Amino acid sequence: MLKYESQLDGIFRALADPSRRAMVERLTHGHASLGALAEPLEMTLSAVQQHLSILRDAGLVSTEKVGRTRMCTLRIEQLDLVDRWFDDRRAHWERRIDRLDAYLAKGDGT
Amino acid sequence: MLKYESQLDGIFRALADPSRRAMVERLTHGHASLGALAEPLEMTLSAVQQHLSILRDAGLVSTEKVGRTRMCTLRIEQLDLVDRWFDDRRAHWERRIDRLDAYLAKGDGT
DNA sequence: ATAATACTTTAGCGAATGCTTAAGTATGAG
DNA sequence: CTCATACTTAAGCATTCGCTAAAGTATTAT
Repeated sequence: MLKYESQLDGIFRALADPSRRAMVERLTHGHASLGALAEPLEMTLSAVQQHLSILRDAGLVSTEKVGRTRMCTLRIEQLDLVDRWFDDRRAHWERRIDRLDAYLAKGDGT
Repeated sequence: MLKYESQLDGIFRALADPSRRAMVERLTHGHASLGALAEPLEMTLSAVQQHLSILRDAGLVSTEKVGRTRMCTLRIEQLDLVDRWFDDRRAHWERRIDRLDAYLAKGDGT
């Protein structure tokens, strides 16, 4: 899956900005309009929309127009990709710990 | 903890680049010199060193000079900060699911 | 001492980021 | 229809990013 790696690029990049993380955090509490997401952030609506685009490109947020408001929803299954990457890293790391344990046990001939 | 947020900035940004993720992945298998980290990456040693600086600034990697080689080590405990952030998000998300369940159960008067 | 190795530092460059302002469009209220 | 609301789009701009080339320094080999 060549796409997996480039998806991670987008997800990590999206989460690297504090304003965007704040938006994600807000969305874990439920749907929100663009205006609602923008309200606590000290920047123009235009800037917030650009952040939203990055979150949408990363697949972290989906949006839908309802009347004249744009409703945003968090796509948690996309966050799971990050979990997956961390689990894979941990697998190698923990195998290393296991080997270290084995090595120490072998030398430990009390 | 004001530092926590800015630490996350650095960590997520560091992981947003595929070359840097490759370096982290390599380091989960054990220590490695700068040259060893650079070998599979198609760029100059100078570029790899700049990536290493970003990983070091993010607290993900520590280094030590041994003779004329620079040995690099992964700081897994720094990766745990990301886990923590995800767990916090999940806590809210899962509470939302719980409330949805409760709401559906209430309306389900069979 | 000389040379090779393994980095290190600095300057520079094109592209991407994170904003802003200004001028749109579409929808709902009166 | 008129006006306010809620976004949307486009242009511009300073900064940061990812990279290279070139010229260092420090350590080990011969």
